[in-house]
Amino acid sequence: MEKSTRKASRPAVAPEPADDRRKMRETALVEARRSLILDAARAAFFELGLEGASLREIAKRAGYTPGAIYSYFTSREEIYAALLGESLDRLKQQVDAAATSETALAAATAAARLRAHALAFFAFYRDNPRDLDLGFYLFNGTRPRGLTPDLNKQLNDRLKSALLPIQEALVALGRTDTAAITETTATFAHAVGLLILNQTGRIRLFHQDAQALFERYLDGLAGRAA
Amino acid sequence: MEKSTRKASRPAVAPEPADDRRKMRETALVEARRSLILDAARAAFFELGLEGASLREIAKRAGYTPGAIYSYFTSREEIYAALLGESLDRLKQQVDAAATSETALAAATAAARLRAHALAFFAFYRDNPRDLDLGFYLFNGTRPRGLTPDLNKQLNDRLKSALLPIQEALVALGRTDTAAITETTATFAHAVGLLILNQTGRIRLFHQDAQALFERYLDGLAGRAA
Amino acid sequence: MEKSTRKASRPAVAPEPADDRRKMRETALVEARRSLILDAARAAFFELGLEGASLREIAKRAGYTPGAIYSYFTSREEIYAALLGESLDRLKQQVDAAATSETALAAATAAARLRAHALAFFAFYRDNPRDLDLGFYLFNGTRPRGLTPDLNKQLNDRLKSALLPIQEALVALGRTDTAAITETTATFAHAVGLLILNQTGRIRLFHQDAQALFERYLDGLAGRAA
Amino acid sequence: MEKSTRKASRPAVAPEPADDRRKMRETALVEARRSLILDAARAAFFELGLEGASLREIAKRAGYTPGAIYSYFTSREEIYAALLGESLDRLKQQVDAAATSETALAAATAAARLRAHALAFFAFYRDNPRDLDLGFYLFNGTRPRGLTPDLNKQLNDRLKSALLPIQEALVALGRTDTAAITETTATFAHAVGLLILNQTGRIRLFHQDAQALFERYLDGLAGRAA
DNA sequence: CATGAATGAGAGTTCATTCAT
DNA sequence: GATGAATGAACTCTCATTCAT
Repeated sequence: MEKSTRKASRPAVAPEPADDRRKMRETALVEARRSLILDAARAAFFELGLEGASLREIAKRAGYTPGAIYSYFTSREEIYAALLGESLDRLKQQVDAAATSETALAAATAAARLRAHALAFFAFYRDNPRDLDLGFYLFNGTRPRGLTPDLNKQLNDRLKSALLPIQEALVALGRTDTAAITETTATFAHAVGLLILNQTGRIRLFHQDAQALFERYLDGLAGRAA
Repeated sequence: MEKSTRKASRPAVAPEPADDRRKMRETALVEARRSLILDAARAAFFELGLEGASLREIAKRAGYTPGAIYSYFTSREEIYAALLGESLDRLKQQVDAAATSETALAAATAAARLRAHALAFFAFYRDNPRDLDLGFYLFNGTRPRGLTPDLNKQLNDRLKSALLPIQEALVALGRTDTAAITETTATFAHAVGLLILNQTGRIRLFHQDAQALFERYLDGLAGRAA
Repeated sequence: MEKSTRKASRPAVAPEPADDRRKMRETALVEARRSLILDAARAAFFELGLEGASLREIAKRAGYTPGAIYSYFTSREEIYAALLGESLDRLKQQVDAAATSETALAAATAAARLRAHALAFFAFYRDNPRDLDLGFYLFNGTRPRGLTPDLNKQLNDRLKSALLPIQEALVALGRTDTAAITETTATFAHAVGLLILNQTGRIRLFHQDAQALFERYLDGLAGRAA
Repeated sequence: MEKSTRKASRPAVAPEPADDRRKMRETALVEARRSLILDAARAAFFELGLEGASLREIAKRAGYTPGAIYSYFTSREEIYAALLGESLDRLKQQVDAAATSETALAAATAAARLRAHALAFFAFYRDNPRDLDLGFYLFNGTRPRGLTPDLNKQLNDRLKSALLPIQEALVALGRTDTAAITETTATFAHAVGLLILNQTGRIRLFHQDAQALFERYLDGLAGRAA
């Protein structure tokens, strides 16, 4: 605050593009390094799980000393939260991309879009099981720990936004808004349940296939739409 | 208590199969003490969560020193596994009890039995969220640790057995064996998904109610049965 | 608790001297080791000051790993408190011993006793300046930290008890109880002030001698008594 | 602010002794900024105590980065020493002001001046307990650290100078120079002892009041003077 | 069987200080 | 002169586990 005040007290006619540029460069650098740390954290987490992804381990992989991490994140939990935020972004991107890539034409039916989005959601976590762990980590001990309400809201919003395309497709299929939300939630739950059963090997107990079961669920969804 | 019991009961009774009996008695004692430790572990875990249920805490609650625990369990993970086994037993009991208590007559329709069993399954984890934690703990971060294949099979069998009533009701409703298994698995997954969404607060994001959604799912199941 | 219960459930006719003896032996061992750790802590503190007397340093000097210390003390502050308690005990002992050793006869005048006790108090801290540091450490940041009210009371009682002989001598000299307390407090304060000025070298600024000044103060005390 | 000031004031005025003037100007600037840092340090120290007044905290409050502080002070200890110097200046000012404000006439008796000065000294530390902390910090744990002999002398001189009015009043009351010094030192010690007992709550143990005890001490001083 | 002392590794975090830019 | 990234050492404390007794 004071810093900017001091700097701002110069004649200050135009926005001083040189200063802005330096700030941007610096911000970019900081961002790049945060990103580097997150890469290390993600790698550590994917290899060793959340327990193994200690601050020391993350720092080592990022080529930093433990203390240096605290220039970029205020706590270990903040790193995890950032990792989760990033994961949800990737999820959303994949879900969004699904309908446009699979059905090149704008004329894609709502049913096809529903299916494409939902399958993309499912595939994301099927192919990146650690992201599912991550998604549920901060709630692991039953209640959120180290998640500010603000950050929590942010993350929740990203999740909702990743599910929005499914909800919209349901509306386009003629569901009321209320029904669309209900069915989106149910589909979300079904996917999560199958994914967890799949990931923990439970599904093999019943000689079933998670993907097939999810497609079957989607068939049911579409059928009822008719 | 146990100590004095054991020492007092030493004066042998019959000379012949004394060895067998002593072995049995000792086995029973060991089981009793394992049980005592598990009680302590369960209490600690329910009160403090998995992180708080350290070996020290468990030992303290059981009236033992930490080292003594290792006479009965080879590791902390084994305790957790035992807790899980016990949890699955309680689950099975509750699921089994559901249909008999709710529908006193043997003439209960298969549809009613299906519903009762499934709802009991759901209710068990809804009312005992820690048991859900437990169920997924050993798989959580990484691959199962401290779970011998043998123990794993045991646990899986208990789970399957808890779900069997649902499967049988489906067969009674006319499903083929294959279809029954498939739908049992799907129902299991749906319940798990909803339970996790419920427990992590995610379901509130969508202003939905886990119980209602599960009943809705069961309606769909029965409907298709007609 | 549970342990003793289990053990107590034996026939238990007489207090079982064998058990008691073992318990005593064990308690003595624990005490001996606590004492060993306190010795290490005191040495570390005397050599390096309170900042240097870290848990690691104390453990190292005691021949322990840091974690082992926690079998004997629940926190670093508890060690400091124990050190202080011990210091106050030594203080009291020295103050008490003063009058009996210096004036062998019971006929020692109250004035002589007053002087002897007060000088002994002064000498204790003059000769063991670290004990003075210790005495004020826990209040350093202005308010007590890590001192339970209970422990605090205990320590305060020991201090009061070390000053009691002075107070009693004043009463014997004819002061009212109220006046005796007031003058004891003032004498305590005077001693503390001189000791601190002495220890911090401030007194040399004025080319004065702490001991002489304190004796001069005591002269004034006695004079007013006449 | 300063930054822009410095830059704006660059256009040299006189060509000749420009070097000298620039040096003076810069010295003044350095002093101004040292002062700014000290303000921040004092604020941090008063709010958070010595432990909370970390270099980072001081730098943040001063609008600097940690590294920048080292342009003005060679170590954190030097900042503390500077703070102490400043504190002693305030002390002296308050002590000096006491007699002139309280006794508007030059005809104030020496006894009144003695009392006024001494009470002002006492009040300064009673009302600003952090200044007392500061005064003893550098000697607290161990021998003075980060105090050059030179700096030490400077600080001691300021302290002596703050006590001088008391000494002079004693001379005016008829004491010899030697006696005046002795009694000043004793009064100083008494005040310090009471202040510390007060600040650490020890005085409450005896249900006494520091201020009352100090006034009582001054009564004794004056009485003996008659 | 049980004790309980001890290990050894490791956790997250904070700090004064340095130094290339 | 100032930045701010980074160091490196230190901190207290907790843990599952081992093992001589």
